[in-house]
Amino acid sequence: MTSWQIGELAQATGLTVRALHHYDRIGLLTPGSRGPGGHRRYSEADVRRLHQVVALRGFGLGLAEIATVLDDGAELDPRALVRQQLDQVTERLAAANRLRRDLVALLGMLDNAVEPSIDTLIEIIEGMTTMDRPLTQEQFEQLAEKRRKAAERLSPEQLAEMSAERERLMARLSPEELEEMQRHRAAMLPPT
Amino acid sequence: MTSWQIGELAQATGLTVRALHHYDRIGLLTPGSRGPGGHRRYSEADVRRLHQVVALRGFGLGLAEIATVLDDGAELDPRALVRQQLDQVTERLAAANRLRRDLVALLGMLDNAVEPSIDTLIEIIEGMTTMDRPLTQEQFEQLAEKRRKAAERLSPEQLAEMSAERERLMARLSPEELEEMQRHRAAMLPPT
DNA sequence: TTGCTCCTCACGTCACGTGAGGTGGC
DNA sequence: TTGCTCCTCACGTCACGTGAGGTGGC
Repeated sequence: MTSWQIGELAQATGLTVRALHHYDRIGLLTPGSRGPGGHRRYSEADVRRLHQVVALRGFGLGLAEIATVLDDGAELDPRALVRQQLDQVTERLAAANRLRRDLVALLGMLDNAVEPSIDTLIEIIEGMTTMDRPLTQEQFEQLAEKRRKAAERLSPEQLAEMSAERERLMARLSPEELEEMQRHRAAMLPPT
Repeated sequence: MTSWQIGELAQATGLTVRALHHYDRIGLLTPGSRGPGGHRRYSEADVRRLHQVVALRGFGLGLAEIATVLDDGAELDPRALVRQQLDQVTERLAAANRLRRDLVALLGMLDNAVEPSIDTLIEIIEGMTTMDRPLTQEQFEQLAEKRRKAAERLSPEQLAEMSAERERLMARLSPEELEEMQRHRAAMLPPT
């Protein structure tokens, strides 16, 4: 009959000792017994339960849900449970994609505004969120004008540095992201 | 010189009164003055600042970051800020995609196990997380065997209902998701 | 007098992180 | 005696939600 100390178990599972304390306190995983000095002793059954807890947590369940599943789950419909999680993650995915799309567009706009300041950023963001559409013709022209004026004051070294930074950034984007960005650029250009 | 009551502002921005109380308490947005009875009076400048707060929050910034950007942002590099947010959302996106992929695979496996119980679910999840690879030959055969036996006990109505439920589910998936699911199915099938 | 909006505490959420102060066996 | 692991409080995190109990003008 082997038993585990809390530290060993933490090491083996990648959890922290504090997390195991937490699971104990909320009644999710209470070790079968205590050793001398009040040390928690985890039995093999405890370890099996912990594995289940970790597995379910990896699927996005909260600790309370995990407790329900493990303790009174007999009547639950597993497919309904999975579908629920799927719906949740799908929503999160959609939100993250929207945010990402907006951030990429924002990056493109900052590229059009040389010497972009925090104020520029705030202006653009306010514009994007309140208008919910690409820049207007005047706004674009204002940006282009600012850009020309600023570029005149830049040294060749500064221009080289900016270009290099941009390449570093682009190198980290996937083909899809590049494509998406170009579409945004195109949408921003005034009709020629 | 117009001024706003807290409730009007909440209504207009979609925030709650409590959120505005919170912004006041943490010093993010303190109304310029107070009316009779201590009522907060928001000036037009306050409203403008609030719009900026809302806009920045929509881009994933925390309240503390927003305060920094708005109050001491002059020296910040807006591109670095945006790239940072982009990195964060990219990570979240990847995690959500992994989870989603696993959930879809899980759903496929549950389809292979007729009369799937919560115990079945836990077993499969444990298998997926600890092994990090598709089902082994024996596991697949066990599932198939269970399925045959269970199917024999099902009524035609039950079978029809299951099939209908599956169609409803499939109808909500995108083409990419369907494709991904099929790849998972294929990977799960034992070599013929 | 009844409603409505407003106010200030102050605890709760979620899954722990992070000390603080102390014990017990090698 | 020094280290190491373990223990129990108990506050902090993040952006508010949710009562509780009270005030002031229409």
